[in-house]
Amino acid sequence: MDKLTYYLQLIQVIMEYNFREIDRKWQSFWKEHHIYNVDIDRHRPKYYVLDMFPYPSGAGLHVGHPLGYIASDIYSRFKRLQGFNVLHPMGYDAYGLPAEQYAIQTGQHPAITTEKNIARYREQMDKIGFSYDWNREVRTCEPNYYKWTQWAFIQMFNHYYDLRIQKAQPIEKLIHAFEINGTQGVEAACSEEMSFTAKEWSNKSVAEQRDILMNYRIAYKADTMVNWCPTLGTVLANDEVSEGVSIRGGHPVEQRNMSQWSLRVSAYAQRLLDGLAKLAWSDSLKETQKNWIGRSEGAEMQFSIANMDEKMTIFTTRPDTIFGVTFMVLAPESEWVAKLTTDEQQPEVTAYLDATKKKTERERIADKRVSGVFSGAYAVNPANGQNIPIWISDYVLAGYGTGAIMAVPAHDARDYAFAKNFNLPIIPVIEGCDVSHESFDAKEGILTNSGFLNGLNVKEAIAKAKEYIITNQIGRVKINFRLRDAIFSRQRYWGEPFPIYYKDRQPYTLDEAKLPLKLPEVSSYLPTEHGEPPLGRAANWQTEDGFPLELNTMPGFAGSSAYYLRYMDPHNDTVLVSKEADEYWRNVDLYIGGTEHATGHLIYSRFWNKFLFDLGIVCEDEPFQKLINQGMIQGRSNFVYRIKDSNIFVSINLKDAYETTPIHVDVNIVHNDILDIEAFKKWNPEYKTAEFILEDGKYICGWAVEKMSKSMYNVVNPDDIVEKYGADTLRLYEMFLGPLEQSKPWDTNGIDGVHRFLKKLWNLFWKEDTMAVSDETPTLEEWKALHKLLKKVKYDIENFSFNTSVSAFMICVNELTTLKCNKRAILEPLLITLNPFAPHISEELWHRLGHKDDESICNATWLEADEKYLQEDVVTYAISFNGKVRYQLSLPADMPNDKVEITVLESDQAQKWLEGKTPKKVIVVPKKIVNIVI
RNA sequence: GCCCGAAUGGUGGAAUCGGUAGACACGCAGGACUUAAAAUCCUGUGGCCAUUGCGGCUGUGUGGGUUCAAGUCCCACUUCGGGUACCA
Repeated sequence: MDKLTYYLQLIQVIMEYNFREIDRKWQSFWKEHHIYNVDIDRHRPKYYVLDMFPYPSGAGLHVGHPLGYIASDIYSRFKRLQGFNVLHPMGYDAYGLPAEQYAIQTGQHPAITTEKNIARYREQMDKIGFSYDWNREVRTCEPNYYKWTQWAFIQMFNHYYDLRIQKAQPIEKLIHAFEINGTQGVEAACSEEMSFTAKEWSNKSVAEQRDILMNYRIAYKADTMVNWCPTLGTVLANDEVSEGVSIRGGHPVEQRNMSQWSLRVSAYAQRLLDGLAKLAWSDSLKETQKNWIGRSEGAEMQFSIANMDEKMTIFTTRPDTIFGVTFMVLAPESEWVAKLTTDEQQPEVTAYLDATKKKTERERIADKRVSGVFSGAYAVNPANGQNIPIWISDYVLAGYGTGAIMAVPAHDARDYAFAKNFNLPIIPVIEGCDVSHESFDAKEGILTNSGFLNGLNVKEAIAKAKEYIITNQIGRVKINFRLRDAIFSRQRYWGEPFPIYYKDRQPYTLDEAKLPLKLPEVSSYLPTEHGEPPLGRAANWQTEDGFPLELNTMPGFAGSSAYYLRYMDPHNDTVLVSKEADEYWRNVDLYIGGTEHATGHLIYSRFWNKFLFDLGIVCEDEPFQKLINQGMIQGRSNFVYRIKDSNIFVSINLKDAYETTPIHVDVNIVHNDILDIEAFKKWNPEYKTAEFILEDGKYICGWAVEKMSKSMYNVVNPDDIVEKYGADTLRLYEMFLGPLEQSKPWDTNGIDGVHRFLKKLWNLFWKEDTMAVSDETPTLEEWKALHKLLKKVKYDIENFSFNTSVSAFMICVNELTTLKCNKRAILEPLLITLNPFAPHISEELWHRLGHKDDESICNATWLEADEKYLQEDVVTYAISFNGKVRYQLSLPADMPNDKVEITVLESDQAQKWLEGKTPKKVIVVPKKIVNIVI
């Protein structure tokens, strides 16, 4: 290489956009200068932007994870430039099943794996240039964090929910009420309705009283039907189960009656529902939560049992159909089954119960066949005094309503199928409906065969029936919720220990001063020989006084329910969050995360927050004001086509001539669907000797959209993208891919366009080999290009339309390139506007413009668009005839409509299209279009 | 079954209040530069017809409707995606 060439190449390096150097330089600058650390500042308005913190899995981040983080980072930086004091923290949801399962397999302590994974996540995130305040990091598995999870649990144990004032109250208030009036006048959320006098209460033993209180505590332990997963060896909450299998791992789940800790989330059902109204969440997410909460208005009705004193209570939303009731159905688990079954029916009932018990939840769902058994007993219809048989069937759920229903086969599809199967009578009570082939389920029509309800429409009949129920004291109006209490125990190791010990078999909470109760070491992460959870292996797992501690641990959602509060005041050792921090930061203004948490975390967090709100710990009733669900990033797989029984691969457009098998190929050795043949040969020894049939000298791969997974070889690592193109290209490209909320496949094709844009931007600042930025006054065209951008980008950021703002930047830079603009007055505002999207290159160029060494563009001021540059003197009208655009016409922007009409009609072109006819009508839309109707 | 969302070139997508469909990119084709490649730059690029010029027709999943004007609003349907489910 001669000297000249060497010199030229050196210059090339200096003036070229060297993203690796720039990324490295500014990432360490931001860190050293604590640019992203925030504190309470009463002189500036706050803004809280939160990402759903990740579970640090062993696989590391793939290119889909940062999508939401980049969006929230852009928004944070934008708000910051606008003068807000922005809280933008990050942490780790560190307790979880995978680390524990890995521990079981390898003996490696989950803490070690977790620590390692966190380090990897952090390294990956750092490379993308996020503006997180890492001083505020939280990890749910750290004692100084889970201390407050345990603390909150103690508060829930020591409170009950008063339904009259719709608020959590100290349990002492309830005890006081019991002492004075018994249950008289008490309206509290509970597992089971109770009734006793003050005298009866005071005659009870301490243990009995504590048992009763357990019925009211917000965190309570009780025998309940739970989702038991034998494979995972633990119980699961409803949101952790879907279609009868566990969400994690897809293992079968069965129903079991077990004594478990639960949180009385159901007490807050109405408030959780009402609270949705004032939240800026998507309609679909609100809808999902509404369905999950599942409010249904109806009535509880008591049915007498023939030859028995007790009355059985059922829940129905259709009390109007009472005259159509022809039988009753009990859930197999109902306590009434044992009470009602006659001796004669006993063998049949027992057989049915056994068969039902054996089936897993999944089998029960899959099995659509109608099954059931007659109990031998009869109930009395309170409306007409008729005796009706009581059946037992698993289509009635023990956990909803009262576990018993009145069956109206004419107007309920399930009752109908049951009645047909067992030949039970079907009595229609709506005029004119045909129930010979199917039930009539619609809530409309006029009542018939229904005594005092005859002639009323369904709506009126429901009201009248409820009235009847109340006046005749055969029941009450009742609102039922689908939302269940959250099962809070897990028979696992890697979770928060409960701050609970047992004395005389009664659970007691630890003294708050003893928190945190640290997770002990265990010899193995498996259950004990006696079937106890892994904590049963911990040595000395007891209080100082020798009382045994709880062996269960808390579920995954425990630690994630209040983490947003802890970020406000992460190092506080005396309270969860100080009054000062809470009253300043209040709640999350913008929350970005996946839609998979709609019925889990987002319900639990809202519940947890409302509870703390009742206690006066937090000042906002709802934790997340605005919420954006970023779409899922799917994988885009590539295929090569191997000719059968050979090691020859044929390019996609030639493959039809052969019999081929598609084989997944690693997307990282494919660029723009063209296979890197050398890399392919090295990729797998099997392909070392592979031969290829090419088209135009290239091997073109097929592709398909699939889930991003290792087995499909379509996982793209953000590190690789950053290494190849730089962090700013990754950030811009992820946004450019499409609308934030839409699911889309990751396709690296196209990333070059974004990278080219950054190079073009870079080149605006250079002439030959030197920085060349002038201080001249910009031309009107240059001003216009800039202010168009300022307006567009602000609008787009506020509407989370980041893909269109990236294209606005491209348009602006293209225009400035055409104009050969190198004016500081244009380029500097451009950099500030671009900063939220591409913080590295904007910081670099901003400094090259001469800003002080210790300053950062992150602290610059956002520029507002000035309309005076956007005014147009001349606008182009589209001239259309009968709705078809024929040509354009430039006219002064301020020309009044009538003048426009005259000018257009007088023009030669218009005469041509009019063909001598007189227009019937002319519509002028100012500054846009003229439509001439002939 | 019920609820929600979506469907636009070869590809990702744009069209903010019913007003010029296809912005911005990718890809592709042609060209410039180069020994060559890469990089870069220029031109073209929904389809069909015509290209000797102007151009013309058609086009946003399907069918209908409202309107001077519909990707956008209404009705019916198809397909795909997501949520949820014996919830009485």
